[in-house]
Amino acid sequence: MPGRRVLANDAWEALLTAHAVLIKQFAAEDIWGDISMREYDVLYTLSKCREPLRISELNRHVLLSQPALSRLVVRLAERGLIERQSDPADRRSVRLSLSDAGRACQRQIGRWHARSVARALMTAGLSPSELRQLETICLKLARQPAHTGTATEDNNEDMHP
Amino acid sequence: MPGRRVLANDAWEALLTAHAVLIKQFAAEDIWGDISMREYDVLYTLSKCREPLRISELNRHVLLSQPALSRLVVRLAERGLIERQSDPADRRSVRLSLSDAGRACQRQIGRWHARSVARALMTAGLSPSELRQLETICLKLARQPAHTGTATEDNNEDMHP
DNA sequence: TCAAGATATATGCAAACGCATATATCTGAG
DNA sequence: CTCAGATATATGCGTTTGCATATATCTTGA
Repeated sequence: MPGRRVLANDAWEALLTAHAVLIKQFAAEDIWGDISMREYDVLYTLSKCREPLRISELNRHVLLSQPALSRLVVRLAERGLIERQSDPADRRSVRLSLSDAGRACQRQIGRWHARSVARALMTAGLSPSELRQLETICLKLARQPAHTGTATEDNNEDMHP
Repeated sequence: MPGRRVLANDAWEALLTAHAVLIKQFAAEDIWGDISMREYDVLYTLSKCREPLRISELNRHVLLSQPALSRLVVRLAERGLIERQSDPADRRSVRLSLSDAGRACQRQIGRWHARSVARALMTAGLSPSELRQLETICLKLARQPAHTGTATEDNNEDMHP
């Protein structure tokens, strides 16, 4: 297995580039009003959950440090878009859910955004089959074990300049 | 073509999730020293270019506003990792290239990081064929026309609140 | 039952960011 | 040649972020 390593790195670089290009394109769309994409990400994640989420659970989906997310959530609550209630079963934690206003906001922006997304991926000329491949592969990538460093241990072999 | 739109959105969400999961995983690796991932991104991009890059060109690869990138570049130059020279042919612009120290730094971290990347994508159980598919699809996505709003124009069809 | 450590979230503070806009330079129509 | 507008980068300023750490609560083993 020679280029295995190279193959993986090329794929990852392509993914990074695609991500950056598309995020910029979506950010440039005139659909966000006074909601940032990060804020939308939180609203969206909450919208997909039946029961209230903890901050730490949210934090698995949002690319933000815990303190930053904690404060983002406070701001969204102050703006009336989400509700923060303490969990009687674990009084350390905070349960987050969309308010009606938050749900309405998410739905509106979500509709527009979904359209942008569909348009962008179509424009790129991806076939339905490719879209499915992309989803399948990315889902595999997302289901990572979150292994903690010293685990796999066969860190020998290297790759010079 | 019914689920076309849904297909695209599901694929995009999977890509976003994979991106977030992997970025967090890589950020957690103990290989970065006093270089942030964003800084590394700049060093890496510069390392892949024969001739000096402008800030505006760099900015196409780095997910950061122009002023933020401008200042990041100043900081890297102050730290001696990159060189900023003004372009005699266009005195508005700044030409950026790696210093020797910057190149050494990029190579060292790059080697470690490449290993993390390969390990992560392997662990996810992607076959070489899947790695190639992922790269191909993401490259298509990255090659977007950067169309400016009013371009494609068939923005009819709607979908109300 | 209780202290030691784990877990969930919050806070202080300096660094970094985005937005609006300034500055310098280039380009093209007239 | 010149001036209006475009382009490339920088700066002012209020907001947001990350890091380190504090606070509150849970869990567990002796």
